[in-house]
Amino acid sequence: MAMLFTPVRQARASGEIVSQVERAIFTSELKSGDRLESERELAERFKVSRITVRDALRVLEARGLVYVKVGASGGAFVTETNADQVAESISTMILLRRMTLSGVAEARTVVETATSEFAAERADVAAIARIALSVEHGRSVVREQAPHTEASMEFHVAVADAAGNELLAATVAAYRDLLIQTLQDMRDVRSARATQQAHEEILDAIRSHDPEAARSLMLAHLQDFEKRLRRWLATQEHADIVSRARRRPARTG
Amino acid sequence: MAMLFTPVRQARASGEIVSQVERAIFTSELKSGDRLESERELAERFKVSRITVRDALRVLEARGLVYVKVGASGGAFVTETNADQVAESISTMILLRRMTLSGVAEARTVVETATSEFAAERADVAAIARIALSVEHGRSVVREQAPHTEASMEFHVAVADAAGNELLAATVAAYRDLLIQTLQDMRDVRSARATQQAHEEILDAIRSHDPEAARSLMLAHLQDFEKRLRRWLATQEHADIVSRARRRPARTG
DNA sequence: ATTAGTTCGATTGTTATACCTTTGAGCCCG
DNA sequence: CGGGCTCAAAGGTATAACAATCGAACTAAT
Repeated sequence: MAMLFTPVRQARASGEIVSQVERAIFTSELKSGDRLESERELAERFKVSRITVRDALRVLEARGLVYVKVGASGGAFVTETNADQVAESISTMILLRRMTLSGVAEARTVVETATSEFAAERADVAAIARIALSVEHGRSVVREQAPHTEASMEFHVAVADAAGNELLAATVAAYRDLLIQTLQDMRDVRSARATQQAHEEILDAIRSHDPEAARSLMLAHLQDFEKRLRRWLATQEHADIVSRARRRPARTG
Repeated sequence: MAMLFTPVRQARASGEIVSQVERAIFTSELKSGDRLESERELAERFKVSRITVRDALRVLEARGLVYVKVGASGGAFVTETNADQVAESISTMILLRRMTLSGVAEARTVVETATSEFAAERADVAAIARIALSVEHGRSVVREQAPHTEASMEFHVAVADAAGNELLAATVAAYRDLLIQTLQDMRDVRSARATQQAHEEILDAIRSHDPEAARSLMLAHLQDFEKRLRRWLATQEHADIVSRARRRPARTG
C-alpha cells in the first residue's frame, strides 16, 4: 500500500527551475564548469521574473550544484564536485543533535582506521605522493615549532582520499570540521612530535601496502588522540560544542 | 604560516542573515518548531529588503534548517531535524557519479561493524529490547513472505542506537536512506531468510555482550550484502541511478 | 614594450513597490 | 452542528531601478 500514490505537487515555480537544472546536470547536458545563462536570460527563457530565477539559484547553490560569481563574465557555473557540501550537511546535523566531542573522536577512530587500511590496499603512486607531501609539510612545521593542527588534518584527509571511497572521505572531512576548532584550542608542542612520528609510520605502512599495519598504527594513533582529548576536556569547563563550532563564516560562493 | 590570516570576506548581506539565524538555531535561541518573524518583519529587523531575506530563507531551507509554509499563519519554522537533508545531499553526490552504490555499501560495512561491536559492549536492557522487537517483527514478516526491507532497516538502526554513539547512529541512518530505494528494487524472498537468520545471530551476540562475535557476524552479514549488491548491479543496465533516485518530489515546504 | 591606471559594459546584489495566490480563522447561516 | 463565505496575513511573483563588482579593452607614462 505504501507508495501507491505519490503526493500531488504544487511546486513553486522556482522549484521547477531547480528540477530542470538539476536534471540537466545529472544527464550531463550541463557539465562541470559550464556557465548557465545570465539571470535575465534565464528569466526570459523560463518565462518568469528574475526573482524566481534567483530563488532557484540560491537553492542550487546551497545544494552545491552551482556557484555564482559576480561581475563581468560572472554568472552561475556548474561546480566540479559537491563533497564539501555533503560534509557541511553532516556537520550541521551533528551540531543539531548535540553530539559530544568524545563521541566524534570515537566515530573518527572507526572511520579512519578503515580509510587507513583501504589506503594501504589501494593507494596509487599519485595518492601516496600526496600523503607524503603532507607528511613532509608536517615535518617542517614541527621543526619550526609552529602549530601542527593544519598539517595534521591535511594528512588525515590525504589518507582518506587515497582510500578510494568518496563517501568515507566525505565523512572524514565532516568529522574534521567538527574537531578542528577544538584541536586548535588544545594544541601543544609536545604532542606534535608524537603525532608527526605516527603519521610517518602510517605513511610507511601505506607505501609498503601493508593494510594490517596501517590499520593498527592508525588505531593506536587515534586512540591516543581520544585519550588526550578526554584529558583535555576534563580540564575545560563543560564548554559547549555549539559555541565553538561555527566560527568560520558561511560559505556563500 | 598557514592560517595566520583568514580570507577577507565581503559576504552577501543574505549570507550574513543566514549566519545569524544558523547561530541562533545552534545555540538554541531558536528551538525546533519556532516560527521566525514574517519576511516583512525580518526585512525591517535586519534593515534589508524582503528579497534579501528571501534569499537567506532559500539557503536555510536548502540546508534543512527551516521550512517555509505559505498562507495565513505561515512563515519560516525551525525544523525538527535535518537528517533527510543530509541524505539528500549525499544522494545528490551519488547522482553526480562521484560515488558508487557499492562504495556506499562498503562505507556501511565499515560503520556498522563498529556499531555492532559497541552495541555488544554497551547496550542496556532497553536497547536490547528494541533490537529484539525489530528482530521479532522481521520474523513475522518473513513468515508472511512479505517484503523484508523495512524490517531489516529497522534492525540496523536499532543496533546503531544501541551503540551509544549518536554520530555513528546518524551516519548509519544517512547511509540507509541512500540504499533504501535500491534495496526495495533488489529484494528477493530467498535472501530474506538468510538476512533474518543473520539478524537473530547478531542479536544473540549483543545480548550476551560478545563484541567480537557481534562484529564478525555483522561483518559477514554486510559483506554478503555487498556481494549480492554487486551481482545485482551487474544484471542492471548501466544507468538508472538517476531515474530511480529522484522519484520523490522536491521538498519545497 | 611593459606596466600602471582608466574607462566601460556585463552581471550579480539590493531596494522599492505592487499585485497574485494560498491558507487559516472566524463569522454567518441553514 | 456543519458547510460555505469573507477577510486578512503571509509567502510567491512581477517590474523597474540602482549599486557594487569585475573582466577586458584601452590609454598613458616610463
